[in-house]
Order: sequence, then C-alpha cells, then structure tokens
Amino acid sequence: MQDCCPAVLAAPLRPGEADELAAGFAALADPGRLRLLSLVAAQPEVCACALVEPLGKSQPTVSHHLRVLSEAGLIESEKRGRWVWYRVVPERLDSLREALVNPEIASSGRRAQLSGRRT
Amino acid sequence: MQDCCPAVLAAPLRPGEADELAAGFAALADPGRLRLLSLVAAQPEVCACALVEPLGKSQPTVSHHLRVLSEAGLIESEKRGRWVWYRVVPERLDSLREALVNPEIASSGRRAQLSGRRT
DNA sequence: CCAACGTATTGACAACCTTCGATAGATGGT
DNA sequence: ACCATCTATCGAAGGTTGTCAATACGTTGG
Repeated sequence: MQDCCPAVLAAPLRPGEADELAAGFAALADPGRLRLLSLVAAQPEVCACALVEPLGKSQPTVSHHLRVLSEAGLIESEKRGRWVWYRVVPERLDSLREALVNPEIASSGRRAQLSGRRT
Repeated sequence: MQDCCPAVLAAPLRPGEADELAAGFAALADPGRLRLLSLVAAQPEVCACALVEPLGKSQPTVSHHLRVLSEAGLIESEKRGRWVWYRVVPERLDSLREALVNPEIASSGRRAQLSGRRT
C-alpha cells in the first residue's frame, strides 16, 4: 500500500459524476428493461399497450420498468387520450455511451503519467 | 392492447443478448465500481494496492468490486509476486458502448416500418 | 353518468447487493 | 522458519430491486 507503484493521483471520475452515471447504468442493468428500451427505440414512438405482451411480464411490472427508464432520463412519455406513448431520449444514451469512451484514456490515449510516487 | 397502434413486431433485442448486456451494465451500476474502473482505465495497469485508498472503502469491499468488474469481463487481473495488477478490457467496454448505439435505429435510422397491424 | 378500458400505484415477498470485520491464503524478506 | 504484507473469502446486517395480484386513477364511448 505504499511502495509498489506510483499510486493513482486523482480519481478521473468524481463521486458526483459516478453517482449520475451509475444511476443511468443501473436502469440498463435489467434484461427486461433493456428489451423494453430496444422496443421503444425501434420506433419513433411506442404505445405502452404494445409493450406488455412482447415482454412477457405483467402490466404492473412493465409500467414499473417504464417508470425506472423514465426517471433515469432514458425515455420520456406523453399521455394522449387513453394511451401513453414512449420515446427514447437519445441525448441520455449518448451521455452514457461517452462515459464508456472515457476510459479510452487507457485504450488509446495511454499517456499515463507515471510521475507521482508513493501515496 | 389491440387497436391503438401497429404493435412492435419482433423484439429487436433477444432475451439472450439482453441478459448478456444487462450483466455488463449491472457491473457499471455502482458508483464505487465506476470510479474503480476509471482508476484502472487511467493507466495501462494498476496495482490493487493503489485502489483502496482513493476509493474510500474497505479493502474487502474494493476486492469484491474488482471481482465483480472482472467477472463482467470489464477488467482482467494478473498476479505478480505479492501484488495483483489490473487493467481494463477495452473490447468489453466497446461491446457495451455499441449496444447503446443500437437504439440509434430510433435517433438516426428512424425507418420504423409501420407495416404490421394489431397484435 | 355509468361501464369499459389503459395505465399507474400499493402492498408484499423473495432474491439480490453493498458493506464491513474477521480471517484465511499466498508471497517475500530476514 | 518466522513474520509482515497484500489480496481474497466468509459471514452477517441492512438496504434495494423485481415481480405480481389487487386496486385506484383517468379517459372514452354509449
């Protein structure tokens, strides 16, 4: 813990950002939710009524997952008459995707500055 | 559930793929793990001993999270003498990133074929 | 205004996750 | 051999999550 390596100087990812990102990924951490998202993303807009059957889960469960995706900012809803329509929020997906590029510092950048020493 | 819209024809994401992806995102769904990953990604290789302090969690906890990231295929480890070195697996990050591009079908492709009808 | 329908909320339960202290396993120095 | 050190595992406590049946809410059509 004190003389094996340079030791990381500062966390490239601050706790605040980490929380934000983790919340986003948490919404993607369920198979059903991913399929739900892909169903919504497959079209400009999808009625909630078209999501229950293909998912093979109960209506309350689907509703719950849609809410989770919504609160994570991945989709947005609009009530029109008796039905609710959902569509993806591409910007949010983009932001999560970019986060996965961040660690590119290692795969391409690779200018790990080994200047520091000890803790 | 029967006459509001075209209804999605086939799930763009099959249950099998969804499970695979969800497992990956689940590993990213924790703030501590994200920071851990970013710490590892910040350099070509990082000793486990350099990760406990910056994360502010106990050593067993850090070890646990490293294992989770490892089992998700996001990082790999190599034991050298008394220490264990970790590095990211860029390919795995890429595959997860691509999955987030998949729903691009909606944001750019947008050729939702509204041919089908009813359930 | 009432009945039918689409959606959301509630309540409950099991499964899982995060976290830590204690401890075990393995390696290297003396 | 012995001890210090680094890492992993175990066991437990507390919290979160996924799921459904039941039910409430809001809208449309008669």
